Amino acid sequence: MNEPVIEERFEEFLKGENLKMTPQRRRVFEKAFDVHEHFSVERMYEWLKAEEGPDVSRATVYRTLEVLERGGFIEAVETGRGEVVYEHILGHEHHDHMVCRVCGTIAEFQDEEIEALQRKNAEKLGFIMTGHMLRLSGICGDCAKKLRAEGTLDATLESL
Amino acid sequence: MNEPVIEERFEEFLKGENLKMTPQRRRVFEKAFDVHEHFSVERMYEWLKAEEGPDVSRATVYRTLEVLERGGFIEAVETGRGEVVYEHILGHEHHDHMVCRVCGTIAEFQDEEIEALQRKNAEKLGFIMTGHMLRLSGICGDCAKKLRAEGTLDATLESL
DNA sequence: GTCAGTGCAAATACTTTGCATGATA
DNA sequence: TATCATGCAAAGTATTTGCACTGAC
Repeated sequence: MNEPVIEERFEEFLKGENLKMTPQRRRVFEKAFDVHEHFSVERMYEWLKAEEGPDVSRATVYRTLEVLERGGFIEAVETGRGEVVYEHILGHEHHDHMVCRVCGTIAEFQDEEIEALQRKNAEKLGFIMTGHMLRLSGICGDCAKKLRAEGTLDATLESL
Repeated sequence: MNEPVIEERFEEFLKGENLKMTPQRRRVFEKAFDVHEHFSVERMYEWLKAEEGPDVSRATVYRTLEVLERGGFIEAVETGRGEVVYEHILGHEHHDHMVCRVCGTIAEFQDEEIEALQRKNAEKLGFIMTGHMLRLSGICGDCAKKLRAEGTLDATLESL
């Protein structure tokens, strides 16, 4: 799915909600789909401030990300390090996350078997599942390699 | 495991960290193991204020819960509704959570198969897993029953 | 007696909100 | 033109911190 098509969906969504398309909303939207990393409110604000274009205040970034989330265009991911980051959704399969406690990198993975087991567990308790979040935390491959080379892997594991 | 034994462990832990046992720490600790529900910082503070005993300030509640978490006596659980609650650990098997989006109740479940699959996925990416968190969200059995009786289950699901 | 802990109030960080102004459909 | 959106600054909310005093060991 390419971006213009996604942007049309955004415009349709806004129309359906009686909201207006503004330069600010467009900038936030486009940035969210241009980047291929997870971003925080602050990072989005910094990006937009640094680039050319109509000003977007922090308040508007908050407000727009809320709209995008409600519309199912982006999703909030809690990193477990006390911050929330967002990722765009359309064109992405559902996935879960692994957060590196050393460098903060977020890797993604999918496992249909796990999903199925989640549904099974919910059913067993009469729980109607509308969503889930699975996050592994630890040390990513790159950091593990570096730390091993330095001989500090075990010490780092201790300190976490 | 009964409480006196756990409390001894807490005292040993404090000693090992060069920390002191104080009436405030004792009150927070005991309350955390007396209750069998998840609690927020604020709730713990309110409980202690309402009951007899040496005053415990909010700052001390924050500080003590941090110590308890570091010592592995309690664990923080993000509810996904923008709050963090704690649960005591010792004497409890590891488990995951289902959070009801209607009443906020947190149910627990365990599934060794899911755990194994998590480890497998981490290994596959060279990720050293030190922890994980799995949270299902949706509507708990009780709420589902009530809503069905009222005929508002579908509407509620829509609105989530 | 020494060092750590406590309460308090101030500070911080993050997010939301009221309101006057400006822009979109 | 009727809403809705924006920016700004103020207000919340949640948590942390500096400091003088108190208490545990």
